[in-house]
Amino acid sequence: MSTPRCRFAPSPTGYLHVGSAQSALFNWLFARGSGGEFVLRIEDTDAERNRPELTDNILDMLRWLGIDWDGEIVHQSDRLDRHLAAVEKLEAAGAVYWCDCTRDEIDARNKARKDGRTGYDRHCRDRGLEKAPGSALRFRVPDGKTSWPDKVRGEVTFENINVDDFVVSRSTGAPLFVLANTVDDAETGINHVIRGEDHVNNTAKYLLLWQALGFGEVPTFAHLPLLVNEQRKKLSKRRDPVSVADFKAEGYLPEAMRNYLALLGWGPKDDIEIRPIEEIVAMFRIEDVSSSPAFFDVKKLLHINGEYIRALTREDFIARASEFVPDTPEAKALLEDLAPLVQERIKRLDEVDSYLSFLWVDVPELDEAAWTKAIKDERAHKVLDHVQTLLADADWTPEGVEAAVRGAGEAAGFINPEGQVQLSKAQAPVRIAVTGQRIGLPLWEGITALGRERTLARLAAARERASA
RNA sequence: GCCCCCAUGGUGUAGCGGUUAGCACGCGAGCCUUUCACGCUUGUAGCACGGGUUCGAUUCCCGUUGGGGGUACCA
Repeated sequence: MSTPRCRFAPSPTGYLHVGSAQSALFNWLFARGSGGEFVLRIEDTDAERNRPELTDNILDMLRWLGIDWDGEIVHQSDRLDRHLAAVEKLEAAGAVYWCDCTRDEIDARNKARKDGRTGYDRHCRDRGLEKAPGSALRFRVPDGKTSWPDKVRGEVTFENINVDDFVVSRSTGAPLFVLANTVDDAETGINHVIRGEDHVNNTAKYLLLWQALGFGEVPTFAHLPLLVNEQRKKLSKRRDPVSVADFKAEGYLPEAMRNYLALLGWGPKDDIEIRPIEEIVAMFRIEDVSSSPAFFDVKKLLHINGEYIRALTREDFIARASEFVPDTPEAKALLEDLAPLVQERIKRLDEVDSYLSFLWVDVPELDEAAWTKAIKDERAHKVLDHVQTLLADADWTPEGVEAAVRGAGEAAGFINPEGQVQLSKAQAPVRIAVTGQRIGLPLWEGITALGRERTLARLAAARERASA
């Protein structure tokens, strides 16, 4: 058999979303794992809906995910002459006929028949119409049935009587999706069509067209399961947060996203889910892909992302995280200084800011509820008093800060029955006073990084607020 | 309505006639601990239902139910 050759054929009518990304990924995995080729074709024949900048987005996101393609990108609009030639060929062969029915007329006839059928009723099939303004060209679906051995769904069969005489070319002369899609695949040597389940119906038409155009050996098909939302509906750009660019902006790592996407509808036999893409390429088999829809679970994506973040080298983490902190020397320096402490805590790069921002803003955002709760205890006031004194001339190191907080806690009476300082309780008011938050980085390191002057100022301000 | 497809815990999957039905996320408990997170231990929960086939069905077949996709002179 010839070299496997598959393609990802997005239409630039929206930003790349995770469903398309998965489709691209599975094509890519298949190609890379089989020594085949993976090509890109931009299906931009719908001039009214296409926006060039969306093509850029699609390409950018594929690159971001590490999905590379072979050869030149095909723009479907450049191939109009080929599509037109195919249409002529169909006409010459008598495989198509002119139809001047309007949608309203078709609907009216269907409704009048009362048999529940809604497709095209073949009204013009034998009228022998000539080309005329307003007429479209329909494919004359032959008798019989059309079937193919789908790599993921097994044998799929359509009785041709259930396949509408679909429009091949609009009244404007512009060819339609199935025609362009089929012709392009045939003429660019695509022999593996791996696409979403939403295309199974098109495949019957594709095959009929392929045959009518005499393209020879048909491609192998694999229809991937759709990605669905919690309502079990196909992911929609309109109602679901699915833009790959958005995930990137939220600080998801491309490796994590791509690993997670590979796990939807497919799973490694050895139960090891998080692994290098090279291993996934080696293990992936298109026939192992599940045929039932998969829920896109952000919670699991988040977990995987956290794993990938923690696995980053310190340098790599700093490099990636720096895009999520203010572009100032101070912020960059602080990130570099505290990177390991942040890295083990976050699951998305954009969380970096919430851990470090108290270090570079003048007044950190205050968690009112946590504050109120913390200062309910009289001893908290004392801690704030003592810690200021102790911190004033403490060693400005994490150890020195810890000693100060410990001492303040002891002096304030945060002592357990065994006589031990209750550090957990003693640090709470200090943490909120300094960072504004109940949770965050290890305090000693955080305070050390903040500096003595600012720490004392915040402590004093908090003490004042506590008495007010 | 019609056509096509799907069905293992809440979620994603492993299983491909005989298993204590595995793993992961989530959720619960505990440990660790200066908060949080990580990590570790542990608990929770599943083969949709009904018929067959078979010595034996989660696994094969049929039906039911449930779910999804398609049904454009969009792609």
